Amino acid sequence: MNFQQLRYIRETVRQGLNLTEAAAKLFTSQPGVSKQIRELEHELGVEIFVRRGKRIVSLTLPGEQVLKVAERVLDEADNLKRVASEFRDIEAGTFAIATTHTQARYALPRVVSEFRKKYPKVHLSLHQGTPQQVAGMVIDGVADVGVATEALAGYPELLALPAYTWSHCVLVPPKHPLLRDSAITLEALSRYPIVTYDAAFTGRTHIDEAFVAKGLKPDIVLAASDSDVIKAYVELGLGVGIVAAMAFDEDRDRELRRIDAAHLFPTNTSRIAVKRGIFLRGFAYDFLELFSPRLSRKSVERALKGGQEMYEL
Amino acid sequence: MNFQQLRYIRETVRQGLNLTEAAAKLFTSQPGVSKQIRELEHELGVEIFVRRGKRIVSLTLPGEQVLKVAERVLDEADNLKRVASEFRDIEAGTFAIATTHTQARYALPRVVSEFRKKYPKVHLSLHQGTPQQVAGMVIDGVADVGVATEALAGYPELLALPAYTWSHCVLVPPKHPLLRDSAITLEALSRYPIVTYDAAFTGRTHIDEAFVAKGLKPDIVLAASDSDVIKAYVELGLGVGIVAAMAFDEDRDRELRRIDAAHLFPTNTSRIAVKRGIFLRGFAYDFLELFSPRLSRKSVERALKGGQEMYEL
DNA sequence: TATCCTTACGGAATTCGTAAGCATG
DNA sequence: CATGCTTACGAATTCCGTAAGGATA
Repeated sequence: MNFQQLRYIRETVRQGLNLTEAAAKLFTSQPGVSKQIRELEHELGVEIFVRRGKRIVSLTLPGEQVLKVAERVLDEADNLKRVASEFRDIEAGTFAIATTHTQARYALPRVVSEFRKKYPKVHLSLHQGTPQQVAGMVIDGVADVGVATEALAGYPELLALPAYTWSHCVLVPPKHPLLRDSAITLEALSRYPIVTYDAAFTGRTHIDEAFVAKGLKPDIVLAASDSDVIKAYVELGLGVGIVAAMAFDEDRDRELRRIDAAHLFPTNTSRIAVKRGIFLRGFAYDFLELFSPRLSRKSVERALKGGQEMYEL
Repeated sequence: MNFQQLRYIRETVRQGLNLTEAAAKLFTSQPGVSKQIRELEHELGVEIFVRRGKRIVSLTLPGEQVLKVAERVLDEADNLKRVASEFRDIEAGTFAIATTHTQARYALPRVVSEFRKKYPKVHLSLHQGTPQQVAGMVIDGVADVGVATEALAGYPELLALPAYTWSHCVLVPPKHPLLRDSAITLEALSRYPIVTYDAAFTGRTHIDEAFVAKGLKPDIVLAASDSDVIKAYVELGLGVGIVAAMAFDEDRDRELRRIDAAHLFPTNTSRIAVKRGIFLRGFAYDFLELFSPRLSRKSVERALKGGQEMYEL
């Protein structure tokens, strides 16, 4: 048994049980992967994959268990490297952040700039994606942390720490009729075409919930995956925008007016996630604390040890 | 990085930082071990061992951390094999029990015989030693479980499950003056020479505690590591015996009389220990339950997941 | 027929053991 | 000077890539 064999079966599963793609992803030959997997199966004395003729169609029962433990072995092996690099140079290393548009654009710039000041030798990288992709990148080890409002709390492999809460606001062009109301209502809002986020982005679930609870059917004319697209179309007069409050900048967005909507939609919690069971570098803990002062090294370590349970703000 | 390198550093530490002995234990050449360790150090970019000239004198700070994680990697790799063998033949395998004399002689025979009836295909082995050796065998993976009254609860690497409780009794030759008293006292006992266990065996700590609490200094004339030696010398009239109650057999020990002493010494708890973080075969869970019905598979799994805390009977 | 896994084989790389060298106590 | 780690080198083993073969959808 060797690490390579374990990597091969993990990647094969990740690539949807396709040896060819697994080999490509690992920059090696496909027959090599095939052979190593068969040798591991022979050594362990159990078949890991169910094969129909020469196709791999699923994991066997033992294969599922073997995969689980193999992933733990590989995670610990990665930890070994991280532990060593922590000592090699406590101030240097690489740090990858997976995140969504809204976080990258409005929440992270401050944190990233402070972090770079504190750790100039750390090679920082950002990877943008949907909340699901963010979760996947952290689980696959492509990213060290993931930041998003949606989805993160739903993966048992991840520890999704609540970082901050925020509300939506409504954006309209200047002189829009809604600006006359002293306090806006959902009923009033639903009379206009609406421009907001795509499902699965930036609190869209909470927006839908609020309308459904009132029995209203809003007319969503544009579902975007980022706030800047929404703002652009509100400026064009396509409809009324619903965005995260932090996406509005009075100085920059002169062609828009902001209407408070905190009372209309449930509060949203943005989370920062790390993979359970991995070793975090010292500067990673500092990043978490820069992002949210509540996430001290101590409290994060406690949460990492504390098994499955989540905690809320 | 490969498994062999991790095994080499683990064994080197186990052998007291002696490469030569580590190589011998692993049936390989000493230069090979040296080279592989240096290559791992080079790959990780940190020194694992502190060398004075050509002697290894201690672990470096990073070395201590690396060792910890390396042990987890190797434990998980062992788990992988165990998981596989669980599927290969659910009824077959090997099972090693580390235990002390008293347990092996008086507590385990029933359990072992029931176990062998249930799992005739499992290759069962017993390894006798001191409580400390028992703990060591479980930690090193030489044994799957360890059974003893002393020491086991003191190792953070082990989960020491309370299995049953027992008391000491006093053994004397027939017609001994102590037989005239209706209820024995520590004061009465301390007037006679005493034959009992060696320190660190079978509840000896509890015996000492009881005498110290009363300000008594018993005259221990023989400190044995097993009950049979104690009984033999009590029969010879060397002194009064204090042994585990289960060690007295009315039919077999015709030359001895038993005096209840449960009120004199604290109750003892015998424990069965497994190493934390390892995968237990199905039959191992059954062994635990045969030993103590309280140790159901469910409760043991809960305890294994539940981190550090112990629980008492 | 295109995709995808397995087998076969030769070359490259790694690992391992023996022999020799050198530092420590 | 005995113990114990390192270096050097050659042999054995393992690993990996190319080419060819066979199965499935």
